[in-house]
Amino acid sequence: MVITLKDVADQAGVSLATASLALNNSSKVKAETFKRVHQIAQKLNYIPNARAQALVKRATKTIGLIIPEMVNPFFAELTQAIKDTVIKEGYNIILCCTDYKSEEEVKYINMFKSGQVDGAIFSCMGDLMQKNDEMVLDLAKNYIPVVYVERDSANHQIIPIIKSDLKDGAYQATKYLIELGHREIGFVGQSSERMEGYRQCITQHQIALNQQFIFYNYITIEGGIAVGKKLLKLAQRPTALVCLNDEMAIGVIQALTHGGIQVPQDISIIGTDNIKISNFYNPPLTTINVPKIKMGKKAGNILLKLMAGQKLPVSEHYLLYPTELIIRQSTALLSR
Amino acid sequence: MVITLKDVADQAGVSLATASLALNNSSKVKAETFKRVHQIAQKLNYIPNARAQALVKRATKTIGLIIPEMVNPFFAELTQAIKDTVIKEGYNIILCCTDYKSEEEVKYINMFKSGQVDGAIFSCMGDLMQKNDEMVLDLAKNYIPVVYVERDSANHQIIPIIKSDLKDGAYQATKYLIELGHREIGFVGQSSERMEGYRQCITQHQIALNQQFIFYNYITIEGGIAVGKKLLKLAQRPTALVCLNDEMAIGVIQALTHGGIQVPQDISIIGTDNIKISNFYNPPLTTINVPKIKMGKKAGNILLKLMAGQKLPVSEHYLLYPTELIIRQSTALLSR
DNA sequence: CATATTAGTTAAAACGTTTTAAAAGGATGA
DNA sequence: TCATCCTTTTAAAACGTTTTAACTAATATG
Repeated sequence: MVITLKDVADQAGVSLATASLALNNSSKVKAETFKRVHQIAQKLNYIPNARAQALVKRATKTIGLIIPEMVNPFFAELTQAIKDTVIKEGYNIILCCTDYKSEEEVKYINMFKSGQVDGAIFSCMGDLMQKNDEMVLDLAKNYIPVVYVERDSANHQIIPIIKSDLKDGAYQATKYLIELGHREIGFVGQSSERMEGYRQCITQHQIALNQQFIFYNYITIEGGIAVGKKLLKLAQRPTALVCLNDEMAIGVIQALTHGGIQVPQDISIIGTDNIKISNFYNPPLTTINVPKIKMGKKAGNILLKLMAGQKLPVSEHYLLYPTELIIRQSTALLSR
Repeated sequence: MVITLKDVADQAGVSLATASLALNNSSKVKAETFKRVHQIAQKLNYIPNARAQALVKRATKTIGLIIPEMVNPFFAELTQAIKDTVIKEGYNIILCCTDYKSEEEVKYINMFKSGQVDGAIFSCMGDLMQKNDEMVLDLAKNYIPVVYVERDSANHQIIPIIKSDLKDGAYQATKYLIELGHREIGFVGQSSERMEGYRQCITQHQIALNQQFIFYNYITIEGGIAVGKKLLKLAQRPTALVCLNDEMAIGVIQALTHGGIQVPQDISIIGTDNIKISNFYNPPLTTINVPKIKMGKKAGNILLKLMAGQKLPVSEHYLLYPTELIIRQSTALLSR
């Protein structure tokens, strides 16, 4: 049923080799033969078998993309940017979603080792630590090129890194709140670079760090809601909050609004990531932009280079992208 | 560098065949040999070459998923559900995002024909018509099993369909607004099943269909914003709107709120899809739920069946999932 | 004891390409 | 006529598995 190269060769009255050469536009083939083979191929609707090509070429024209979740718009936007870049060179993407489980990641790493993909990009949620680092290093050393996005590796020569300056982002966010007059500023999220930036800014501005004002929870809308509900019960609330990401910020706002506390009149809230919806939320979210598109494109391009066998200049071993405060309407001057 | 089966066989002192049989847990191999081969394989860190396996087994353990966009949470949730289902049988997903371009879809169809995937799921935006239907039919007839999600095909025996009852959804939404006392009800979106449901409900309730109250635009937040801005300028506004999806609804609300019109006090708004954020928006969106997870799981399971060579019972050729009105706070009784 | 059966192993074919090295054919020049 | 050099074609090897069919040796059967 499915047409193979042999069918084309037979009908064109040439050998497999000639047929292959012709279809791969070799200049060695006589013009007449070339034409005949192409016509027959067209007529028979011949499509080369990708599995056979993959075996002999030792490449699948496919890359693996590891992300922790699918429904998170941050990763959706990142994925889109990566795809837009690699598709230009004919690469497709195998989407590998770990759901934050490191054992899932291990499975994918082994799949990569089996030769199903020609390269891989590993991303993760900001600065959550990852335990499979040595395995990925082995992957990158002995199997395929690997690029990290928003994830730390031990060895930048072997695994180049694309990162955004999340610490500085949180610093800027906190600083902005201080400039607005706030002194009781809390942090919502988990231990991370971002929390560190918040901490640094607070202490550098001679404000006492209040452990009560650090609210740990899941990095999801639901986590934000939980924090919001907790805030409602608090006797003494912070007047402003820096959130680990926009989802948490949205959750917090949602819960507070529901409880009769107004944003930004009663409390200022800043998110991080600048996901699309943040601009269209009510109120539109003040947030820290992370240049997802740029980073995704860069990651794609670097991986393409590596897969093409090129060596990376040292300047591209570690790329830190600046983050930027986007002022919208979830923050306001402290009203006393 | 990379270990092949031959290395394992050599070190174990057996033939390729025996090594292969042992590693594939054949009962034909003597227990002692079995153990030896496995030990050597373990020691050498042998991982079978997926490209070679794909060639000989005529299968890649990969499926293709065609969606029009990545950043849309509807498709993200659908993708997640499909992935959760097929991963259980060891299948990976090649993500094929067409960005609503039919020529991109053609490229992916050809890629599928080349044998890079063992099956495919085609989804699309509700009821937007698609022109590549005959090509997909050819794909399904002569190459690999195909399943449609929220997309119409000519031939359900060959391409089974998973759909939700969007027409009824829009009907319910409109009916609910009528029950709330609204008579000037508009529709935001594009010609579609959903618009049809809206139309039917309006006329069945003896309300005159007002063409002025149908607002065409892109099915995105931006499209919704454009409609919202247009509404602001209108002398006579509808008192309620049915939107083609939640994104449009959010856009409309955002623009209206910005213009000083309150939802739901001044105007009631209903979305469609029940994407995650709709529950956490301000105000939480009244919407029509589409059972994305169920549909994704079903699509995955049906594709698995087809790939396993099973025949589908006629009852599964066309599956229509009910939609359901979710009442939240973007709708209210008509206030005069 | 000859024969049939079974268990275990393996050589070889197959999957469908690409690529290499050799061959064939034709033209050129001496 | 023969050697030389292109141009064009092709047989065969390679990619790394799985699978088939054949083979061997050991065991059971009559």
